[in-house]
Amino acid sequence: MSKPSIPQGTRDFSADVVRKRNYILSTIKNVFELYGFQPLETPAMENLNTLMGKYGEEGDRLIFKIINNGINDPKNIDKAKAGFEKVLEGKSSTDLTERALKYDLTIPFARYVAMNHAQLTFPFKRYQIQPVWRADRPQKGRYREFTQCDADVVGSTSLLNEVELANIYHEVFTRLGITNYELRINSRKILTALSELCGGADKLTDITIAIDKLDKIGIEKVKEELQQRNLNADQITIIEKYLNITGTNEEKLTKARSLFGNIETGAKGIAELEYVFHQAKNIKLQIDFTLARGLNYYTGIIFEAKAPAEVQIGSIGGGGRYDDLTSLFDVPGIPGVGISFGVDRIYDVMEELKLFPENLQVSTKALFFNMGETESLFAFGIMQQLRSKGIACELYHEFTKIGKQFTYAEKKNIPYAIIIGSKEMEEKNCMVKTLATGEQKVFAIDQLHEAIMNK
RNA sequence: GUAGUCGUAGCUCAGUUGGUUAGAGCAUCAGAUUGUGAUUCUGAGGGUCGGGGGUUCGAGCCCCCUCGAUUACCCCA
Repeated sequence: MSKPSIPQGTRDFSADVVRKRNYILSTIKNVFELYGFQPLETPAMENLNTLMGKYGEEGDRLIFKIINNGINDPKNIDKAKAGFEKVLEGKSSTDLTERALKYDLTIPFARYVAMNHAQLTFPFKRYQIQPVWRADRPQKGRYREFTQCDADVVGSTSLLNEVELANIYHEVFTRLGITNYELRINSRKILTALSELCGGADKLTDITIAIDKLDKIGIEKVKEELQQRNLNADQITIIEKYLNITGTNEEKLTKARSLFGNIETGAKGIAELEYVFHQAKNIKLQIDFTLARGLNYYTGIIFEAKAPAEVQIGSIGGGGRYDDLTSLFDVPGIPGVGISFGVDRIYDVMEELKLFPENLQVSTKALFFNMGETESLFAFGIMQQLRSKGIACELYHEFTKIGKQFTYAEKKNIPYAIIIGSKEMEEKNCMVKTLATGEQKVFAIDQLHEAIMNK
């Protein structure tokens, strides 16, 4: 047996980390519920053809595929070999892999809606908090297994949904104490209008991929990339003009109107931004024309939440409107909009800014010392009484040196030691010691519960 | 998938131009100490130097391959 290990990019979470993660997750969940979203869980694995082709070429490569069982069965062996040949050519084959781990929560959700649309009440608001898997190369803040928290509304085109989702971001970050977050919005329609100005809608993907990198690589490199993506000098000039739009949100909208106002999609996009921006005045939305987001199914407003600039962690959430996600599964006409929180990155932000509350690390309240065979059996009975009254406690597992039992209590952050030796048994009392101060006091056993409660 | 850096005890790390039996601190365990945590003292255990191959009289150190961690790119949360 070699050294035990876990797969690349996965993690074990110890108690203190789990508690901190749960704090984030339950905060998000509570806010989702407050806004009327219902929980949904979908399987860890989906049929491969549910996922393939939904995330672009790069996405397909990053899907974890699960090899079929029984491929060594003689009656399957020819199929398996043919499947393997296809895989070697870089294609996927259901003869070899029929299932895959889910890559995000949005596509499985779309699949669920497509399967159940006849039963669902629209607008359907669901939230989903589950792990997803990507065969990406791990690095800082990026893992192969990580948790996504999504909330989506489908079956409604109302921009009030966007306003509500923006408020959810605000509420969650405020509750977590991340007050300096940035929430940026843009409209995919504006980017579509830009691509129309630059010769055609087929340029949209090239443009979005390039300008998405602006804050990372700078305007010159973006221009180089646009050039490599076969845009000519005039088109690049238009894009540069677009990217150079600055000022307050109102000023940006005015300037954008002069660029795209006479293009239908452009005007629509500007109107969308204007609406959301005005209805969500209470939170500090920032219109950011350089925001593009990679995923191609977005069609309207897009969001990106960024961590406070001082921590250099970048995006901690994103989302947007998609007009017709379920048509991928042959159920057209169900529009939707959704957002997502990046729990792992939020964790890093909170760790760095020391935002976790102190009292998260609750543990056993009291440790009964083991003072011998009969004493420990007696203590066990007392302990069960305390437990039945809701006090978390434990009994040291064996009779050993007192010092060792103290050390155990100290390491587990147990605040109180309860000592019942032969003397205490006889006198029907017990010694309660507060470890932090070293104070100790004798209580009658039937007063023990109150004594602990009052501490 | 591409490239850089790093892998020595449970943890953090020393280890000289390649040279005897690979070290330290912390942690662990035992004793001094069978009803009070600290400190101190004494002792012990713990390593195929990530793995494999090569060069050499001799490799923790040099070379190749491989695995893992990490960082950047691509892409993304």
